Amino acid sequence: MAGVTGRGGYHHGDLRQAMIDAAEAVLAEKGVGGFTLRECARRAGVSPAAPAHHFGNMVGLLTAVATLGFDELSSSMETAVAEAARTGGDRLAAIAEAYLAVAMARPGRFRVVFGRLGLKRGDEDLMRAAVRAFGILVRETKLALGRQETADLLTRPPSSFSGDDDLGTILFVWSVTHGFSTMLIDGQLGPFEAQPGGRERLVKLYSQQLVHLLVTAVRQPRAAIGA
Amino acid sequence: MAGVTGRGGYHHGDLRQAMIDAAEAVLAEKGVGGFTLRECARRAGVSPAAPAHHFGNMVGLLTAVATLGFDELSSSMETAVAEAARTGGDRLAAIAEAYLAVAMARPGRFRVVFGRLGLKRGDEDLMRAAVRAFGILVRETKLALGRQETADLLTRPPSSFSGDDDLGTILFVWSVTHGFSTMLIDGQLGPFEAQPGGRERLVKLYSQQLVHLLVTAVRQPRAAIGA
DNA sequence: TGCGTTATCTTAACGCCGTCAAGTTTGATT
DNA sequence: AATCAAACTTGACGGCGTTAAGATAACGCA
Repeated sequence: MAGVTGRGGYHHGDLRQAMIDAAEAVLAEKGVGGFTLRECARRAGVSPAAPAHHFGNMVGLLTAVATLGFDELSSSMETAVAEAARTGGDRLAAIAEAYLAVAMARPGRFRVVFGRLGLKRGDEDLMRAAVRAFGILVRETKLALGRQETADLLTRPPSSFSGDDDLGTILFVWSVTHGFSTMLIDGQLGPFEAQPGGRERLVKLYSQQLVHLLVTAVRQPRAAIGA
Repeated sequence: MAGVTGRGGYHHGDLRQAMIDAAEAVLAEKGVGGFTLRECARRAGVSPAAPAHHFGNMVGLLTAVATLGFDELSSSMETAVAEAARTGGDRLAAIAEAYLAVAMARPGRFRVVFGRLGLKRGDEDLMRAAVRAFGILVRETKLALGRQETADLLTRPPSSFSGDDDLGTILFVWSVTHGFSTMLIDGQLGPFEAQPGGRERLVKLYSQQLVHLLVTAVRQPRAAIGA
């Protein structure tokens, strides 16, 4: 009955990873509300005080989970973009759909990443992961705006903005995807999920209409903007 | 040092309201993470078990707070729409700005309304308040789509949809406003707030660019939609 | 006016939580 | 083989939400 991972002795072997795995499992089963450090320690077959050595405190554990969340978000978006580039699909649309897919696949973790539970601010790994994810969004939005060449993207980091105009568009893209994703997994759209068609219908509505509206808005003639 | 409200005796007098006030204060000061039922009871000058009679449990109290949150959201949106109708401004833009304003004014309460903390599902008052708020969004989006006459709106409730096309647009509007609002108050845009201009710059960006993109997208020729 | 009924609130306790200090075990280094 | 640092346990602390049982006061009715 010892640890889920490791060798089962006094020393666990890889408690850090075991705790993260346990945290993911608890988040998946009971959600962020039912998350407790003691439960995670229990699943890892370890005393409640053991995790302190690896994570400092509960916030440290959640920060590690959030870092993984950002990484998966980045990976999924990159994969989706690559696929779109291959098949000739819309890169921005691919990102928007990947974002929702990640949120739906692991809602508990997603809420840790973007939720109100305080994370370790200033954590290096977390910051790096967050910057990477946001950088993808920036890069693709700028590409859609015609600010960069595709070849350039693969070698150079997104770096700076072209000013508030681009930032506004970037935040617009992020707002739509993030807004719909959070509303869906937080149950705000529950009444619509209860209707015939269920969640599938909403997801289809998202990819067929919301994303289309989004892409069209981003690509509209710039002259139309800026009252 | 007795209760904040009421007469100070053994019986509080209006504990229900006092608990709600205390809850709002705690949410404003310590956020949703630092919210505890005992702290609220302490501020109301009452024992930890007292609130049970009025709210059942903590979720009941939060549900009452969320109901007020929905009501304020509705009121703010209606006021903004009325003002826009008076001055000839864009009604949809007015709603989007009112939404953000409410979120910024009371971020703690806003997170209770739309957060992961479970509320009493099926609560009558809560449902009514939520339906009212959403109804405003539906009504105004349909108006923007040219589905209803203005005069009709003042007398008739929003009622049904014209199908998935309208629903998609409605959710699009909601996603943008909700997405930006939650990201802002949850600190996702923190790095941008730290830059010169601070939060004000972001809010300006929202009302001048995001909302413009949103309104333009909603009002674009419908023929362009529906791959 | 007096009395019983009922809603309201207190007290006391339960189990669970996150965290800390101190002690124990283990693996690694020399 | 001896030493040391890292990893984990034990035990305790205060705080949490909730409950059961008892105290108090307001209210309705005679």
